[in-house]
Amino acid sequence: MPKEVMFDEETALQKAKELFWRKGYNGTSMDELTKAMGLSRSSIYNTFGDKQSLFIQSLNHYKKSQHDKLMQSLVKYDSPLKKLQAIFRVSIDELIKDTDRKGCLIVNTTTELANLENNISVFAKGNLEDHEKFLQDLVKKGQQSGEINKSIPSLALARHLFNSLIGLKVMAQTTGDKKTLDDIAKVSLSVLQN
Amino acid sequence: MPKEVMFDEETALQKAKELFWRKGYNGTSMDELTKAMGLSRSSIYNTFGDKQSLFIQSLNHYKKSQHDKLMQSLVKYDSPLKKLQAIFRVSIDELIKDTDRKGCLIVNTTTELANLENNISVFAKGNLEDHEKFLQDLVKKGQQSGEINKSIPSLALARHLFNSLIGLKVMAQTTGDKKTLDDIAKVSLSVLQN
DNA sequence: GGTTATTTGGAATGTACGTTCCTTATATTC
DNA sequence: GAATATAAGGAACGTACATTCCAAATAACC
Repeated sequence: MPKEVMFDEETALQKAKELFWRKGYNGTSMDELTKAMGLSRSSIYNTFGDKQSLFIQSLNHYKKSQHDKLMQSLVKYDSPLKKLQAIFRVSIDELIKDTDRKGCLIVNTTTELANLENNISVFAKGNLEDHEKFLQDLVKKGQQSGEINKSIPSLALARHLFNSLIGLKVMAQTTGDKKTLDDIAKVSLSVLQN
Repeated sequence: MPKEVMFDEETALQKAKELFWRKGYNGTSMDELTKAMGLSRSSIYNTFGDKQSLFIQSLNHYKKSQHDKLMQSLVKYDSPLKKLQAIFRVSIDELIKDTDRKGCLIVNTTTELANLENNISVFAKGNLEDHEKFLQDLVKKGQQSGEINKSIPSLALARHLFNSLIGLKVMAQTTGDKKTLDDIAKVSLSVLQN
């Protein structure tokens, strides 16, 4: 029986994700990746494929872990409006807590590569659709229960909220001032009020 | 008397700006820059300095030309609220018209480099402060004349609007759908209504 | 112990990178 | 025409890049 793989794939991928998140795709070298992941070039190419393949896997890992973390933090809220408010609060807390000030890997990747790489553009669009749908479902429920303003279509509200979240993720790389981000969240969410 | 420079510095810088805008700082090579600018390496190094120096000059050129273009397009509006609405409309028109789907050079640079390069972070923060002040002045005037909602502080409204504009510049690299961006603008601006 | 198969370390490969250097071209002055 | 000064073309330099290759280490089977 052959020698077993001597590392944890999940941990290695997480290390790669964090490096790409800090430095971007073009700003990260394979040399840096070997150091961050604690693996040799052969192990990386064997397990993850080439640099772009590893990057795509890192993006998918990021999307899933952010999604899982968000869902986990929304469990305690039963009201759609409270869930939407929590989404902003949790996002801001995470952005502010991040000493690297690296924002969001998907937003960073969109601005770096979406206009150049079709597969990144497709990924970003898929991500947008997923979020729009998720936010729209919450808005609809809130409108049905009467706690969210019905005068604006749910899709428009969802798009606005998603757009605000994206803006926050860029703003967080410009200013570490929580008050600024909280102001933005408060005003953005105010459109939901009756 | 020595031989004169045989190219237009302004035109060359504009070419460099457009390439950095499409491909980012790390994604752009000096070789590509020589081709895009139509200059030799010596001419570029002589006139603009090294790659990072050229990039900073491109950023400044971009900031100034976008600012001038925006001011020009606001001249015809006398009302603060109409100016704010025009800012969104003009921004979206320009984003949608751009077949390269490259968004905004300052936003792209913020997400690529702001957490890694202090001078970029400083530039982004200065840009944020300039925009906040400009938008806040318009909001204040609108609140004074009664056409903008007074129940929300002007700074909070300004931050929200700036944040929305940033989000739009990222969204525009994800989707070419003008309706989506228009929805966002409409809802974002709705917080200004009395 | 030998064979086979796989993982891993890190050198090798060929190309790309940013920056400097060298040569040629050109303009002005003497 | 010669001397001087500068601009420009593009090669050279030293390093960096992504990817492949080779040797050593290790485990299981015979």
